[in-house]
Amino acid sequence: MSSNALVKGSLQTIILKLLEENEKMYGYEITQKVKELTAGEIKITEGALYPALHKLEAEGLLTTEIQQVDNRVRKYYSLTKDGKKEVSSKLAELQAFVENMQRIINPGLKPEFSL
Amino acid sequence: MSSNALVKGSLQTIILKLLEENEKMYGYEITQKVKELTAGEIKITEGALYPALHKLEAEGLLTTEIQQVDNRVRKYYSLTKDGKKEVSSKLAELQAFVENMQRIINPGLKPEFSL
DNA sequence: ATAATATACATCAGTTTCTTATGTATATAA
DNA sequence: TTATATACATAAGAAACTGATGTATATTAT
Repeated sequence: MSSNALVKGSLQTIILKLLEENEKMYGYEITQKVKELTAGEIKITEGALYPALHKLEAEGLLTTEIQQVDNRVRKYYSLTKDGKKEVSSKLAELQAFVENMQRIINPGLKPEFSL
Repeated sequence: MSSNALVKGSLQTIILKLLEENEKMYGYEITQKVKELTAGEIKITEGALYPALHKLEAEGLLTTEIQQVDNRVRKYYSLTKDGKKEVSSKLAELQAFVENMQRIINPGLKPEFSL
């Protein structure tokens, strides 16, 4: 996934945040949305995405709904109540991570956050 | 390491950046510096740190120098020429990561970067 | 005195998460 | 009719971590 080591811990955060904004998305749609939003810089591979979606579902953060579209099966994912809580938690973790990296990289800088 | 999934891809960046600022550090010192800079939020475990240092040395990014201090052995690490180049590269990756996450999380926001 | 904590290195089994490849199937564009 | 796009899924192997364990000295607390 983009060969950037940082990106490798962010897949769950990305999935949950996109589902917060979109109500309902299917796997392939998520890969395309991320590619679009990041101008192709982050590419989510299927081998990473589908296991991640299955895991979030197994943890009760996502629910699924199969739809038939033009003789093709789509599996739509949505946030559960627990999933919605988890979004805030993941975003807080992301913000904390960025702040901590700023402290390490810019020592002696008053924090003025960006995320 | 801090139970935050994002932190898990950032250890090399942290090590290299600290060595850019400090010329010469030993393992235990790195764990303490990170704890201090992040107010205890990021804790680097020995099981993560030492293998990471050995790998960076094997890749030619760090050199070592043993010193005896009060009957105790310290292994000091410094950046090689390649290591210095790698610092910029890792920081650029971090910045790109943060920008891309902002695009995903704040869609429709003009970027005004922070790192 | 002595037990606990701090300093300082290191390894290793097990877990998680990723990459890359493979597989199935339909639809569309070249 | 071949390649690309859409759409799902799995699986072997790699990489980076956790948490435990091990060794050894120094200092602080009881």
